[in-house]
Amino acid sequence: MSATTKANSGKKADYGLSQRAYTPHDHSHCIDRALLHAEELCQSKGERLTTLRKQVLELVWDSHKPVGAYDVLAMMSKDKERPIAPPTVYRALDFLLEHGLIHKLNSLNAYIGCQCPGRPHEGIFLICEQCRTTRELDSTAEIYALKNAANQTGFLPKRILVELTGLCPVCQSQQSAAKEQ
Amino acid sequence: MSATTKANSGKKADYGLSQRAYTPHDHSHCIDRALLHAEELCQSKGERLTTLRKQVLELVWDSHKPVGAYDVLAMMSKDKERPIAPPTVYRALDFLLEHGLIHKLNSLNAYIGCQCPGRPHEGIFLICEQCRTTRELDSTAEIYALKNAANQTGFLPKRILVELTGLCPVCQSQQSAAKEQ
DNA sequence: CTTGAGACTGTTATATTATATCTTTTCAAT
DNA sequence: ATTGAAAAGATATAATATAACAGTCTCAAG
Repeated sequence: MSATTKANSGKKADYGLSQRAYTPHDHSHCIDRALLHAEELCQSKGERLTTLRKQVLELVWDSHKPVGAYDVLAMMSKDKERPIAPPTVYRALDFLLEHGLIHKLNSLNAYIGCQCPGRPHEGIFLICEQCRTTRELDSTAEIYALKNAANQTGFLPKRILVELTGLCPVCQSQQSAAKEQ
Repeated sequence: MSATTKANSGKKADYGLSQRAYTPHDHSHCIDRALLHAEELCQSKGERLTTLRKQVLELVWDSHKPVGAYDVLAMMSKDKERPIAPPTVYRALDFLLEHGLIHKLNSLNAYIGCQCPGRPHEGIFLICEQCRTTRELDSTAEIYALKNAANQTGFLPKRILVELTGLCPVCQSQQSAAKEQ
């Protein structure tokens, strides 16, 4: 079941698990890990990871790109005679958001699986404007600095949202390759 | 026309013009300043600040709280026999966004006047979850740090969105006053 | 067991935010 | 005046999200 996991080996610095978002890998591992973590988390909190919630989590984890609520809806309705209704999906998404299993990307109105589950954290998202692949950056220091700067002005920060849009490494090299033609 | 402008005088540090968002002030000054700046900017760029665009800018600047597109729509339609249609408002908002005269708060789907116009900058927004008053924080250093951290991972950042939600100074003191009862 | 309260899901309707497309008007430059 | 491009009007509809109520499942207390 393990195939392309050594792509990262030998790297000097590991900027977080989610660097693999950019490299080919056996994505079923990511899904499995996410589901397993969700199971454990719900177990420990006494919450119910129902079939529906698990299915939605799995669909959000379908790739390393954010998916819209209605994408999930469509995927779930595909092989049903009667389609699923929006509230069903939104409720599951809300549950997963509440427990930190997924994040919402506000600039896209889309959802993505949490890539650093377990540790409580606030997401910093690097969204590729071309392929939409999105990874989380785990940089507590910068978040702290921002909150601190806000605090200096008398503002009491509670939640913070950081989304960077730009080009992922893969799309950068594609673009420079295209230019050289 | 100047009344409460000295509220800030004698302060050690000035955390940006927009600190006044929290203190009572003659808000018509803010609007006037915004309109004046818009005129100048459009003049210099050869763009047209039409009546419609000016009106929308004025309505967005109605307060230091973000307003929704449909709020603007409603305000504009109030004294018209025929109501304004959404595209009219969205086009004006898009124009103002493009030229950095307003910002969009993605976590609220709402718009707010740019409080540091002129200098090119990327907004960091401090949104009060209680009264919704929102100010911009001008902290280039933190933005730089974030972009730099992203760059370290091979990501090429272009745009950045930072929104902090919490309590503004005014609402903080109200809350602590309420507790002491 | 069974039963009842609470949690979860289904269903219908609707709210909210945003855009596509085509037509008409405005306006500045010729 | 003419005209071509930009702006605004008008109509329709897409995309995202929630309200409200009804039915179903679960699980623990009796």
